[in-house]
Amino acid sequence: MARSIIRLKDIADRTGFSVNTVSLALRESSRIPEDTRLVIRQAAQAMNYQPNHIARSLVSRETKTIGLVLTDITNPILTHTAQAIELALAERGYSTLFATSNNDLEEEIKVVEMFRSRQVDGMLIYPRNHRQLDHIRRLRASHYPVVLLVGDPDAGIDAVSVDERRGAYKATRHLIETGHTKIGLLDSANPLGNREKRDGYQQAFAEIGLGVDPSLAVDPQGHTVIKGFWAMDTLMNGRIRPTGLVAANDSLAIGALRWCQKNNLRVPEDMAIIGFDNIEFAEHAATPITSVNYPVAMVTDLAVDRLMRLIGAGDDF
Amino acid sequence: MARSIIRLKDIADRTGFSVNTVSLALRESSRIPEDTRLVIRQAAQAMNYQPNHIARSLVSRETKTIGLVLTDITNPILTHTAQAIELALAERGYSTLFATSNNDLEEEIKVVEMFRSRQVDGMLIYPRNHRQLDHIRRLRASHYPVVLLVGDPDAGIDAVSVDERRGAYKATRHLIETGHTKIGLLDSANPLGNREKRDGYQQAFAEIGLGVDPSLAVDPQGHTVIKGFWAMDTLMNGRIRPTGLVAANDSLAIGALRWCQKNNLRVPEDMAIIGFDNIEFAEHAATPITSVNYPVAMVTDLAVDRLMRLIGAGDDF
DNA sequence: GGCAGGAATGTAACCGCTGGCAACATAGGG
DNA sequence: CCCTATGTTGCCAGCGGTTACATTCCTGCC
Repeated sequence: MARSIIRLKDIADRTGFSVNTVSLALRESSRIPEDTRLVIRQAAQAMNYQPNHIARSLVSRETKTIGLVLTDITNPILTHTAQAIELALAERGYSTLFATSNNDLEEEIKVVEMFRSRQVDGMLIYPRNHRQLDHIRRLRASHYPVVLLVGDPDAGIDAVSVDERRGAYKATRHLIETGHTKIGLLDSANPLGNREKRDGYQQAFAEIGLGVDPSLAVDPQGHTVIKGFWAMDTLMNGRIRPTGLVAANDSLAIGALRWCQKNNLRVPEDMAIIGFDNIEFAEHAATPITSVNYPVAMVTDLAVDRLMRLIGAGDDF
Repeated sequence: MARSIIRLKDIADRTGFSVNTVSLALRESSRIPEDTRLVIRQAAQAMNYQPNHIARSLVSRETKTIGLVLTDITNPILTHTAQAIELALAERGYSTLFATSNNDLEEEIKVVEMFRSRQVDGMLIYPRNHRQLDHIRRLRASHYPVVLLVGDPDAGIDAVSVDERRGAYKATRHLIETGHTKIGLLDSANPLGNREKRDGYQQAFAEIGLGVDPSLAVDPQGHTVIKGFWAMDTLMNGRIRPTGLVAANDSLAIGALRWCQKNNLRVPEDMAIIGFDNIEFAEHAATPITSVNYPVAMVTDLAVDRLMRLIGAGDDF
């Protein structure tokens, strides 16, 4: 029996119809009478026929495939996002082609090109950098359906995003309101990178007429627990010793928490920590960490919907 | 300036050469002299040409795409695996088409069919169930390159896997050697499912001439922290109160740890916990949890290598 | 009985690219 | 000056499927 891939031609030969008739029958065209359709359908089933998606794509000019670009999937929140997106797309009959940019702009560009070469019908991108979107903007300009999973609404690209600035603002504000004035910030400070959280943090201080001491912001150079631990170490050995902390994500927050435990600081009495994303591990950490929620389901649904709309609109948008 | 996808024909028209010449030139064929190649390459660049991977696949009969099937990506260890695989495949020029089975056999079958329809060159599968592999075996029988990411080596399918039975055995053995005799087990007990860990657990007891009390094994019905918490609750309110615990993964272990903290049990003095997979969050939990390591890098490298070998071998294996 | 009309099916072209082979040109040897 | 060798390039078919159009064959009506 072997594999020897079954084509329409094979079914045609076996049933005595032409390739065309078989093609139409299998797609339930009303041009083919029910009897014929049945015969053909049965033959197809018996031969375990699987339509060649590649060939179909070539003529239909759509691959029913979406490219998903993430920076790095080890961040639990991106993980959830990836899964939710895959699910949402599958429900709509799309497959997910997946690639990581490894937080490298060159790679991100390469990946996007590769997706284009593979004729994906659209892309969902979690960009490495909120400030270097030219290559994506170029795509968008040539009417390629692209939706960013983060980013300012004013980047000139469709984006569905959590308002990170506002989240950071509210977190900081909360700490200020509970009496803290010296509040540390753990955030990857790539000057060209994500400034949203930092902006929100500063805004909260500005509002009460205070500036921000730069020594209170430490760049953990990553977003793992261990990076958080050492960033906290740096922060606490700095010029000013904070009593509160805003961490850009929960992994960092857990690392900071761990540092506190090791150094006999009580949380939240001696050190109030707020994380981002509200992942399960943070919620159930030794001391539950307050966290700014990242509404995965909402973000992904919005993003997928938006993308579908762009694809549906064709070239006229 | 519009998308209006550029084809070889467009470059041919612009340079005055034929489609064929352009095709050869862009693939650096030695049949085309350097001068011509240069002209064509420049034109292609200027027009921002991207080869149509779909069309190429149709004739070359390979898509340079691998299908990756996971049950559920929220398990951190699968996450790491997914990323490592994507990376390893990308290095070898392959793209990753990704889908989750949601732990449902029907869906797993559907996903596999879909991948076949999309002509993926091979598949990497983390099966829902170690005992229902017939559909995969069928694929394999028709010479389709497939490698499982877990499973007994004797399943009749290529598999690269951690020896889970041995891991569980060693974990249990370790607890026994440190004086524990009442050891709980938190593992999803689907009778048709993964029995490896349970087998290892039982083996360790059998070796010292002891049976296993069934009330010591609790099915958490999932693998999240919260499930672990409640399973621990059930276990500790059972007939026998254990002093040690083997949890099938680290999320469950963290949940159990959390239960101990809430109920004023010291870890590891009052309750020794061993998890599986050695994820970062466990390592940095309130009390670091001992964990059986899951060598992601090794597993993925082996799996990808194996798959590449199968693909390379063509039909004659 | 001849012809219109519609149902059932077949034919041909094409999607963008690749591979085999033919064709043309130029140059070198006889 | 012709013929072959070599180097360059073009033509055609085909991958598996879809689409527009053509054909066949029956039925029914005047």
